[in-house]
Amino acid sequence: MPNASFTKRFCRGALRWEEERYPEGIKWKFLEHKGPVFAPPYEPLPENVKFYYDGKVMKLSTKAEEVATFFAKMLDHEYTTKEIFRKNFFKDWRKEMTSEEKSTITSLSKCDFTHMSQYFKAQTEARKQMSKEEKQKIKEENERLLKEYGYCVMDNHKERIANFKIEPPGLFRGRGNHPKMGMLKRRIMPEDIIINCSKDSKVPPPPPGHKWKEVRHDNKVTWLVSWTENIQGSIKYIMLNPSSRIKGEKDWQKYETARRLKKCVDKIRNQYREDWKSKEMKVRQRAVALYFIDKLALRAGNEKEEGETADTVGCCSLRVEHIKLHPELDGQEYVVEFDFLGKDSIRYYNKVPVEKRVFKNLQLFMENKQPEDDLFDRLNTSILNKHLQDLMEGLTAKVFRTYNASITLQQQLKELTNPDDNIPAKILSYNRANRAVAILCNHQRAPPKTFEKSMMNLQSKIDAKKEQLADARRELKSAKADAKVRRDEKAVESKKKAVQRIEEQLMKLEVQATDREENKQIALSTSKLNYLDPRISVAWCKKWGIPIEKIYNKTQREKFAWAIDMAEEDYEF
DNA sequence: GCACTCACTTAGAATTGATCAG
DNA sequence: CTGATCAATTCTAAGTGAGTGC
Repeated sequence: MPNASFTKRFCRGALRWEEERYPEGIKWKFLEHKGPVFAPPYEPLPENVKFYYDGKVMKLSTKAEEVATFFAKMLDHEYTTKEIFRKNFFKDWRKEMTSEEKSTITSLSKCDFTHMSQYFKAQTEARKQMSKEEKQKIKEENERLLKEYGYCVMDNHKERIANFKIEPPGLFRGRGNHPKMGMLKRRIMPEDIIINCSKDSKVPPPPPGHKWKEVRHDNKVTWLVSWTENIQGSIKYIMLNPSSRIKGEKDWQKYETARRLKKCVDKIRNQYREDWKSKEMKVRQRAVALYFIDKLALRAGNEKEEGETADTVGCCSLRVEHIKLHPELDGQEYVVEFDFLGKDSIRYYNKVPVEKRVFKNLQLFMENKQPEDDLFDRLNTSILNKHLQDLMEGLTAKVFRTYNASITLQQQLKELTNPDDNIPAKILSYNRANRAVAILCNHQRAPPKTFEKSMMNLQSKIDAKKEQLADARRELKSAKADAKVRRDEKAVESKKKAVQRIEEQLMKLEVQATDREENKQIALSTSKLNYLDPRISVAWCKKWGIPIEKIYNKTQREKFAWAIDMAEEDYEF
């Protein structure tokens, strides 16, 4: 545990501690690291692995071959059948070809990557079949790499780095309907890399024969390494692990801001309800948008450059086509039906009864507009956040998500925890509370491919256990009967215990089945990691005598070390 | 106001590793 | 011991929001 002392100081010092040590935006005083680990160089295919064009064997130049292997490795994926993907890939691939290749290879549909694909599958298989010793050797090599490059020194602490390996080249896979899917993500070279470290540290040397793009000493940022990526032109960073002081402190601050919102949220809610009546259109739009952000935990919804990314929206960027108004629906009045793609192209679908004023305002906002027009045409995230800043220092749209997620967990835990339950049942309650939050935040996942099968397996286990229980009960009965005749109480006791044990096992399985079924399309981890004040969970564990390991795995315990140290059983969010 | 850059958090999928039943 | 299964970890895309300069 490289960080034990941080946690202690961090807890006692609270915010003051940070301010004392780091005036205005200074993030560290000393930073030393070994630089990034680059992707392994391309290894050309063995001679016997062939690429075919138009039915004929064709030997590709190394550069063209490398890009071809990226496609071959994805051949089984649905991606490679999509027109945009193929078009983007082919265009970028041709840029890597020699002029002869370019003149020969003119159509992707005439390219046959199946042999290459088979080769890679065989490679994967071979890796699985490797002997223990070979696997051990790879493991040791990885550990060596981690030991050498996976840590840095920030101020007086050795800290784990999150992503010290540079992203290898490959084909870009956006989420959803991304216009750039299939484009070539180029190989990052030392000449692309900016190193950030302190002046008095040992600057990491670039690989032999290479130079860094730049070495800078900027202690107002937290990153160690950066480079510009070629698909969107955005900057990528190497930063510290969530267990680090700098990340933990920020995380803690985030929840403290959300707790400050708790204190003034009633006032803010009254305010926006008043604003629904404002004479100013901008104010009304702002107030309705804020209502959605608060009630439905929608994201802010920054503008995006059209055609550069998938068409997704958040609250401020909702368009008329994303909502339907139902004056009455299924016996409820003033229902708004939301249907849009949010972050990561995850669909948000919800039918929500709203207050009459909200409904009337929405009708007004939609008047004389086309489906593709902005719903809140007088509003954007910057206007909204400026307003929020006036309501509370440090308040932004995303704080509502954090606040509502955490307060929901706390309420749900109070409501769902049954003091008489055993530990597995209590954990089911915890997961249900967590699930309520995940549903609120719309954290979905694709149902696991093997979901049905795994449910069936579990069910047959339950059936077997039930039979076992019936048997055990029969045995107990006959033991009781025997005992009457022969006064053998010992046998009865042991049978009783057996029945109890099996009952417990059965109940555990049934709880597991319920949990899994309810979790089919819901991802708990995102809310657990990013939205739920960990002190709520720590306090709950302490209160009910649940070992923290049942709630947080090792990585999560490292990330939340500050909270585990800090929170007592009576902690209130 | 607006376009653009930068730094940082949040996100689901893919891959890897640990565990368990047969 | 071995393969199936599930949990953990890794990966990197996709958001938020502040700041800058016109």
